[in-house]
Amino acid sequence: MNEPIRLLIVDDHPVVRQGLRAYLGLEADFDIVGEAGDGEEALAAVAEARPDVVLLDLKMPGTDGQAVLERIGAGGPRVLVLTSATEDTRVPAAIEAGAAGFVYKDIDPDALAAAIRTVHAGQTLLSPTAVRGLMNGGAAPPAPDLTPRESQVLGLIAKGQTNRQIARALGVSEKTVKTHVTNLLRRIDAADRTQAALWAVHHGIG
Amino acid sequence: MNEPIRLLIVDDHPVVRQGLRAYLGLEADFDIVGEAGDGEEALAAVAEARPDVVLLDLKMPGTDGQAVLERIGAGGPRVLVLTSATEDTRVPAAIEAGAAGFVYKDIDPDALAAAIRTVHAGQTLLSPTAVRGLMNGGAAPPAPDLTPRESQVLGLIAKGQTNRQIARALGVSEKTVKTHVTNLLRRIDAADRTQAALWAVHHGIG
DNA sequence: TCCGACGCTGGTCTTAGGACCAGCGAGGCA
DNA sequence: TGCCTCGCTGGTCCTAAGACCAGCGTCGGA
Repeated sequence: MNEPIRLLIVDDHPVVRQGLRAYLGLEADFDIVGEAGDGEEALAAVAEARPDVVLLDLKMPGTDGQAVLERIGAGGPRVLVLTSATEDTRVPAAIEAGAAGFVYKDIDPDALAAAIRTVHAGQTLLSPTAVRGLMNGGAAPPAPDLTPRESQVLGLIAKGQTNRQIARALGVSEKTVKTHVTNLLRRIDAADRTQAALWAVHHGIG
Repeated sequence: MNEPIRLLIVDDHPVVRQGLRAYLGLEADFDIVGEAGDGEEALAAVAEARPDVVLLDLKMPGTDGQAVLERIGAGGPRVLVLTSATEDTRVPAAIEAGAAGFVYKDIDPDALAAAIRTVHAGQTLLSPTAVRGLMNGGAAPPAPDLTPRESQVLGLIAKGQTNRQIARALGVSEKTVKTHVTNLLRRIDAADRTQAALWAVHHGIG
């Protein structure tokens, strides 16, 4: 029998991590070498535990999955991304960053185990929706590059806040907020804040 | 020692169910009497296993958590709703339907066990955000009755359209659209169209 | 050193948006 | 019949929003 597949589980929900551990721990060829609840923990665990495969949730507080993918880079462990239908827009960027596969979070546990083995064997695993997202993503840049401040302002727009409210929340002038809004609208190709809010919701921001 | 608290776990994600089972199964005063992956299964399990407390995810395919709540009614088990920040808008309606408590999905497992005991003991458990939603919801009906036309206009707002665009799409004057917007904003208690669009998205409209 | 990106701020201006006043006609119900 | 709801429309008015002009200072990289 071969060496077991060393697995790292990265998800910000303890319940999900425990569930995955419970299922995957039953697989004789898997060795769960660690867990992480956010991106920084994940990177530390990758360095320390040296997994073969990382199960990675893209949407986490702080350093998120995309950042983890980018920092792991090409030479590190295979990354199997746990995603959901509302996160499909993140797929192209994640592929670009080196993700080896995508599975939906509601995947059957046996299918998940199979997916882990598939990516560990060096293949790339894409869900049909991910393929569709790739095709779309090939036509346009996957995610416009907002500055940190623009992202922050967008997040608050996506909470329904006015410019004045955002200005108060960030401790800057309303004029400054307007500037960021004007800039971010152009970047995401939205005509107004309503469209921006919708964009943000559909891109998992806010 | 008292009778154990009979628990039913309702969530469409097997991983979540397993994770909850793994945590809660360790509690000596809990007896997990079943699991369900959707609303219909949940209702069948409630009838068959007769739980004291149901852990219920509101957002499920098919018969969702709200429908489950409504069908369980007042005489049935206590329902502790598993929610997330993006689902807070569902809170007033769920309370109206009899939910005994709300916890975020990323809750610490010990806190979750405590929450279960709390609702089992007959108390109502509300997160601070849920209280805020209640206060808003207490002043207004949980699910506003929009006129057909208002719903139509809201759907188009949720697609990012301006009043002028909506007027063209519906073949009415912009003035008429403005009237509908003013009326629907008041009904859903939104300050502006951006909030209305977000409301619509979170209520599965558009 | 120069240049670009970033965040911040001011100014001017136009207009879309929304509140609130009013009214009409049609349909349904007590 | 009277009242309510609905959809439609007009008017007035104020302001939030956004475009586009400008500038400052800081930081990092070539």
